[in-house]
Amino acid sequence: MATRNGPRTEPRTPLSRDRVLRAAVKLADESGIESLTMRRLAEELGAEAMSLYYHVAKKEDVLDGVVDVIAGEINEAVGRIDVPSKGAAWKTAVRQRILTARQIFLRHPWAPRVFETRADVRPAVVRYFDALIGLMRDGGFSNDLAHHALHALGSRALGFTQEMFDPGDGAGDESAAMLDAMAEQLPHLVGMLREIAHDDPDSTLGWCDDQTEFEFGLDLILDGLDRMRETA
Amino acid sequence: MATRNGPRTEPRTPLSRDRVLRAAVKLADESGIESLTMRRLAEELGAEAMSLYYHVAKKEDVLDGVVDVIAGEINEAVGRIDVPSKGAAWKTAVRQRILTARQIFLRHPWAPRVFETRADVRPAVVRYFDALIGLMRDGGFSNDLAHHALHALGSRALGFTQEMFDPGDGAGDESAAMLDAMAEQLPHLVGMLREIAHDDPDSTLGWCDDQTEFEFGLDLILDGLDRMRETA
DNA sequence: GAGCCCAAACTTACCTTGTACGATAGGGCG
DNA sequence: CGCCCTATCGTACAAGGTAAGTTTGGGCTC
Repeated sequence: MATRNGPRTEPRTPLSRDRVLRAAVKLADESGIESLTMRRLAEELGAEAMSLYYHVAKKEDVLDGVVDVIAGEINEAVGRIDVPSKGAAWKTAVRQRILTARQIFLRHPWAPRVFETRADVRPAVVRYFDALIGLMRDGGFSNDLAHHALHALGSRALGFTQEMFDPGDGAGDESAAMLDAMAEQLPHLVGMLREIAHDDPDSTLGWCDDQTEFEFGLDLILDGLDRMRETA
Repeated sequence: MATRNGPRTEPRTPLSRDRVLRAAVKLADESGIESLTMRRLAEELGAEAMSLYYHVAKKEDVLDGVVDVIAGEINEAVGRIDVPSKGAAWKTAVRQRILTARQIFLRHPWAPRVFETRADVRPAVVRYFDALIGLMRDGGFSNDLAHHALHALGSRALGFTQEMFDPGDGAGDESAAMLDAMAEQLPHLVGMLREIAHDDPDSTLGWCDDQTEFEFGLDLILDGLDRMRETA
């Protein structure tokens, strides 16, 4: 029979779990998470879909692995930070760590969704949290308060939030006219947006500075925790 | 030709967008969101998959509609609340509203994921936010602060959080032994969990009271906002 | 060196799911 | 009676995950 696959294809780099996972991240970065299919992923690697199954158990395993890769990136970036964390300095230390983690997510906008859909916490993520707890303990947190703190931060501890409210949506163009139309149904919202648009004429209606909002929420929580940490 | 579908089937209630959406919610409640497929949904309604497409555009439209139904439930429940909200009372009013909304989500545990994956905010959700803004304005919030507040609350404003950290995971059984094994890698986490387990011997290791944690985080944010509302 | 084993990749094929397209049944209305 | 509009159904296809069996090539033993 004919030589399959054409003769003399260059000796492809062998597959490996790691190569598969990195390719998955790359593919998601470039074409979005929805285009991460086993077939496309294989194609990216110059292999067949089923060949991947020698290195990963199933697609969920790929997604788990993708989380590992990104959490790895985060742990690495965050591991380079070396600032004091004793006493009052805890807050800056935690803040910086979280904002650093956030940088990674900004490079992988699809990643939050994947993190949130994992059935169980991945070891690399647990390691990240362990370090965070360490910083809070340095700041004088009781274990109990540190525990509450993690729950209170939620995904914010990792540097992202899932926004429920984004005025940017639903107001594509002709914002002013649209506002008038909604004013009756949504008096408070419209009033708010009008004022924001007025104060910040640059902004398209409903444009929100994600970074600013993220930091606002983060600081709100960190300040609240700081207030509790000694009385605890 | 033979009468399809057997003769004398009772005169089925006609389909309608509303009936489809309610059936979708019911199906997800009973069998989980992953079993919400067009075929199964049709079956539930005693119809064929393709018949649904006369009433909904595509599956995404079903999911959008499901959000509408649940947001409707919330708006209805929350609409029955009638408490003062002027001045300092804003906080209780908002708190109660959010905890009421949370009740609905507890009945539809799959719903947060669906809410988070909508491409744009649904009108019913916007109406919910409008009312929340109203309460904050009653409390003396500037529009700017109300805006920040919504971002800071995120999905918590609707009554749910996506937990990144749930010690309950990964510690199925033989918790004590497992803790020992992890102690080296995760000193702070293990220390924390040990103490929590000690203080609350009832709790299986890593058990967390979701309601308590939710309220802790909520109050942390609301208190922080309260502190800002006059100086704003 | 011959025979064998096994890791790693491939081929085929099946099942589920969303949905395009066109046929059909029934009822009101000219 | 014929028309057409509405609601429903039947068929069919493409995309995607993955089970099962097959091939290939390198290294090890005898």
